[in-house]
Amino acid sequence: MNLEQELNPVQLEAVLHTEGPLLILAGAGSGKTRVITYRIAHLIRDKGVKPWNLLAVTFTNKAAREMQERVKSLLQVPSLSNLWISTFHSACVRILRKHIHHLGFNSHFVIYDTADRLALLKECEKDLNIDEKTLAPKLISSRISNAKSCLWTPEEYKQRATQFLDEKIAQVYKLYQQKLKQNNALDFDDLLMVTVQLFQEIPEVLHYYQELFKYILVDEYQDTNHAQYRWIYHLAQKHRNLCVVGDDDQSIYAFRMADIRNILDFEKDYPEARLIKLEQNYRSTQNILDAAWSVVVNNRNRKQKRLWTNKGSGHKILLYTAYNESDEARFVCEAISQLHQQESRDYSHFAILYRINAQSRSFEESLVRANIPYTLVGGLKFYDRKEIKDLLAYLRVIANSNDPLALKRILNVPARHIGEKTLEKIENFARQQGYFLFQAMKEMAKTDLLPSRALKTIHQFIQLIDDLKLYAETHTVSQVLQRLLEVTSYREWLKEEDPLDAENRIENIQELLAATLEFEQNASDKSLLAFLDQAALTSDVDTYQTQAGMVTLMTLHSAKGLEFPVVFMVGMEEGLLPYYHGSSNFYLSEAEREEERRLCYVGMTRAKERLILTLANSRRFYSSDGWQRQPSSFIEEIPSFLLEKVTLSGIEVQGTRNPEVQEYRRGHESLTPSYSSSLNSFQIGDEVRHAKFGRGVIRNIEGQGDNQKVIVYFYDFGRKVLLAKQARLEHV
DNA sequence: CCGGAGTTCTTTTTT
DNA sequence: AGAACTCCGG
Repeated sequence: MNLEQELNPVQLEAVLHTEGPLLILAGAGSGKTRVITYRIAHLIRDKGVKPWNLLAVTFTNKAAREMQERVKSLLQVPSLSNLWISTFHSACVRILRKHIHHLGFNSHFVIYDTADRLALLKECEKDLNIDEKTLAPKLISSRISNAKSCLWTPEEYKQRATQFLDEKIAQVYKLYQQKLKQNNALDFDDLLMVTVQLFQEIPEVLHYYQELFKYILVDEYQDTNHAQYRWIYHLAQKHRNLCVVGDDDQSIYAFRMADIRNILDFEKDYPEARLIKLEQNYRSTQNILDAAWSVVVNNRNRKQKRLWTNKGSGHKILLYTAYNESDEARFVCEAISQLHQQESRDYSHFAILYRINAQSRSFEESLVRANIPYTLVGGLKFYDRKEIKDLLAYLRVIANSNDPLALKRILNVPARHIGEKTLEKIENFARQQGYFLFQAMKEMAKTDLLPSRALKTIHQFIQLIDDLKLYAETHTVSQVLQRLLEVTSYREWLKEEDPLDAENRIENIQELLAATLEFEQNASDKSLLAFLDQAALTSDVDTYQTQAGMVTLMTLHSAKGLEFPVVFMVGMEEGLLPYYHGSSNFYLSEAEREEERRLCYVGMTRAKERLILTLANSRRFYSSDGWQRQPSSFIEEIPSFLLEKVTLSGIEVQGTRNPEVQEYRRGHESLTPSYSSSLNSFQIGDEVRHAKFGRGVIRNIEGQGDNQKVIVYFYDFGRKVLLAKQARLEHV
């Protein structure tokens, strides 16, 4: 590792500035991970910092894993014990398992995922006699999640209630928290919120970690929510060696309460902070960078910065206007085939990015027809699949038979004739006698309160669980899972249930078995509980890796952090990107519009060599007739000289073969100004002042000489087209 | 308790 | 159009 040689001057500065708060604004493709990993390695190797005095937090396990690997290889060590590189949530679990008893929780708590939360909320509504139709559990779920991200307790939520519904929600929230505690469970948001509570209420614990983490590093800082912000704030108070890395232009999770102000206001929170901008891009061509920038620059809430590269301008951005969605898909497939052949590109070079998952279907159909292999990211998640959830529920019950949600899930799976009625009786009995559910079953089995047939199966069920628990005491996770599959005949049951799906599901089970085996090999804590933690905190994105020989299909959101030589951004239509959600038809707040614009920016900056935008003139939604579509307003924000319209299928690769396309191009050549012809000392992106309209940004310059027009986005008046000669613009 | 027929609902989602 | 969920009769 040679810092001077392997880093550019700005990167080097970011690595060497180790003391005091530091904000690194790392543009897309600017070598962010490189800076982070070199920084950690530098601290350990050159500054003599002990690995355990470092904390690096990321949002995904994948990012954490990659970072860990790269630091290891930089330092040329086989392992880094006690170095905390982890996600927020894993770090919280680690802290909570050790100290949560201070807050009256049992340290063997389980982690509830979104589905568990929903199930529990339904229970709460039932208990409170609230109709699910008047107050959708999903709505409550998201409200509670948002509240927790803001660190609002049920009481605080109630105080802040503005609508009638909030009163009810506060009620449900309160009961929900009680039930979580009864079940000895924490949901995802609790992991953070409770850790912050722990820091605030138990000073010894806070001091311990403040002292431990002498250097703190946070990745993707633009995506932190308030709870995470406080979490970091507490930990960094002592040493103030806090380095945050992020890009405000890539903040696309506001709907999950990510607060872009965390990054925009960093310098206010830490007045002594140093700011470093990484603006050299190592991924894309200049044309791609310019186009992406010309879109995102229209956002008012952003830090000024502009990416550059020494790669050269590269291809223009292609724009294809399709007749309808199947034409769009057909075009994309054809373009992929052509580039595959003519540039001998592997299929893994291509990504098709869309705003919503529902868009994937037409592309899948066309790809199948064209015989092009693809992988689809997102949609059905591994740990969300029924069979996986069933088996994990078994494991959860084995680990902790007092987990009522898990217990209820498996009680009748495989079917053993214990239905709603029987369950209700047991639950009532449990409530009356103050038993946990499993206990209640055992006790009830001794009485004659149940019909004899139910009694028999319940006996068997209890026996089954007790046997498995005993077995688990002396066996590994994978062995327990194997055994569990045998004694329940789960696979056989699947085949009976749904012979068509069974094969697929059994494959998934094999995958789960593989996951347990891998876990046993790599984890330091090999307990069942640790495996369950890992399962709860692992997502699909973590396992995604570019599949050799396959085109990738995914949403713009999932594409963040990835790169592809050729990117198709499809459905570039007003309403789809920017997306108009159902409730706010045709109206987006400025903040929402800016987030959509950032999403567009993220998509564009995934492309290394070629960026192709497509849209359809007419599109069917669900089963409706075709809707007339307008091009996305973001396309308009791209200077026309960076765009090349393709109206006929086929992409020019090395001199086009299609004479019609050639003809078309010739006609347009003269209309396409080159970069240098934007004269008049004004450039796209310049901030200007106009006598009447005030301040704004030049978005585009069209035409030549007397006819030259300037398109300016004024902060207070919006988009205006002005004649360059008469506009009397001044630089700001 | 099960399975078929109706009903509703479609944003994005690192954990 | 389809999944996913609810509801009701056998």
